[in-house]
Amino acid sequence: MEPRQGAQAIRRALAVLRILAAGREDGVPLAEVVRTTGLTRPTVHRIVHVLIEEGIVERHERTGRYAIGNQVPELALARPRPSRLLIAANPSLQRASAAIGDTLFLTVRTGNDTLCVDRRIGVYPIQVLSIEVGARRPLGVSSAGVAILAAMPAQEARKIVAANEKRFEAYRTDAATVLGEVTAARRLGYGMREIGLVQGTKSISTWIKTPDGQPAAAMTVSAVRTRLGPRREQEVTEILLREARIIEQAIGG
Amino acid sequence: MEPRQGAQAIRRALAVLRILAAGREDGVPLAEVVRTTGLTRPTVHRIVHVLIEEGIVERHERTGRYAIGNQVPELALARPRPSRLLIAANPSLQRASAAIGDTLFLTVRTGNDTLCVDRRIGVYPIQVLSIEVGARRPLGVSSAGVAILAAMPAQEARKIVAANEKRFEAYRTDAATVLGEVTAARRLGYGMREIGLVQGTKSISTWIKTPDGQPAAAMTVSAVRTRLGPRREQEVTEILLREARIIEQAIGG
DNA sequence: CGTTCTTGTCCATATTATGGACAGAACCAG
DNA sequence: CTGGTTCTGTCCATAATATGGACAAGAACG
Repeated sequence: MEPRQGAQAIRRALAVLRILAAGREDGVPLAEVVRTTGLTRPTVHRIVHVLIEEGIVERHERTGRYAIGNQVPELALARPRPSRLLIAANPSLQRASAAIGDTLFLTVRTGNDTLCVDRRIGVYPIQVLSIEVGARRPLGVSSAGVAILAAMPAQEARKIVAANEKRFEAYRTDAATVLGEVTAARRLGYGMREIGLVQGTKSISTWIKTPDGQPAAAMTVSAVRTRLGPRREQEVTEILLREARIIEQAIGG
Repeated sequence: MEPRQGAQAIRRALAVLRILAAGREDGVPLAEVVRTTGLTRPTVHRIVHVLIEEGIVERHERTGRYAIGNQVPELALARPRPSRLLIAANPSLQRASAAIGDTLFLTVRTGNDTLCVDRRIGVYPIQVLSIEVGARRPLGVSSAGVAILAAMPAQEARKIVAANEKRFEAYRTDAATVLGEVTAARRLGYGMREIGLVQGTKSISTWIKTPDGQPAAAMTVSAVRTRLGPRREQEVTEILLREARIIEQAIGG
């Protein structure tokens, strides 16, 4: 059922776009797109330059890097803005942020990536702000990604991790490590990373499932490690788990 | 220089996406995509279904219509949100809206379409709200489109009108009529439509050019026709023209 | 219950995208 | 300066890919 054919070029163009999206405003050099997609350079070059002509991709004058162009948000305007999930999660994020005081993230799965779609800054004076709305990472490198992988069938998780293998090295991890973390998260009931993507930070993530049991998102707290000792870890986790269940209800209704 | 080749399929897929974008949330039936793109049905069918598998397009359960999928806004998050233009135009829209009291629109050109990117509701109790942020129309069918066409070289405008010809009939107009309006707008210095897209409304649009002389956007007032008599038309136009020049300055700096 | 609209599928064909090979540009170290 | 290493860009014969004519079946309509 899955593999409808006759559009290799279109699929490839989309794979390229997703890599470019991970580069945000700064963009990505052509060579990196070649490496991570596994396509040949002439192919990537051709695709990228056609997309530039079409306004879907832009090239930075200075750096020569390629990035998502402004026609993409223009196409996005066709959809009603705040998604169902964002609306459903809003009160929970508000409450949890007030109760916890550290930075809160809402992260969704999109294909083989995690995508940060909301962020709430807490009241505590030291906040982990490195991850911004729009940040996109291979599923598995952040605690949110680990949580989302943990919430899906083991076989599917393994498939995704295998597909992302090439991209892991840029984050100094590998498939085996990620799978270990996923197993641990499954046992704990939530995702956790003692060493966050930023030095000296720690993150805790709970997953949010759709009514049909698929993980739809993760809710994450990130803080400097010293602020998340065992005692507080449990407190925070309880809040996150409670709010995650509430969001699931809100999606279901 | 323009026509880089070796990616017909990708260009076609994008043409399809732009038509779907015009359908907003409701989407567009396959047959209409076939008609307006001029592609054959098997080709459109294949493209659309591959895009569905990729999450770029969605199909409405009830109606069977095709619409932009939620991966598009996800890709769009890669870009910094409010565009340069939106920031530059904000104070002008604020001022003009307060001074005029009728609904104000900011519309950009994207390819052969106009796209409404901002809307300000005025204080007057009767407001024309039919056009929403995200609304996309063939260049030429709205007063904003006429204004933008009027602000570009005549030859380029003719080219665009010719390209959109097939889509005009859905809006009960045609190439000749549009070209006439464009010529009139060029003489007047602003775009105007006695008969707006909505019955009984009238619209006035001024263009906004980038430093290199290309029209970047249009600022439009829409109101019930009786509120825009000759006297008030002049008042409103003066405000719009003044603010358009201010926005041009803001973009240039 | 024909007529006309729609969407979906098949598959032989030739048009199209592919990628190996070549080349230039920028940068760095010795 | 030069040899090495990165990067980006281009060519074109070839094979694989996307194409669209033809067929089919389901809705909507009168």
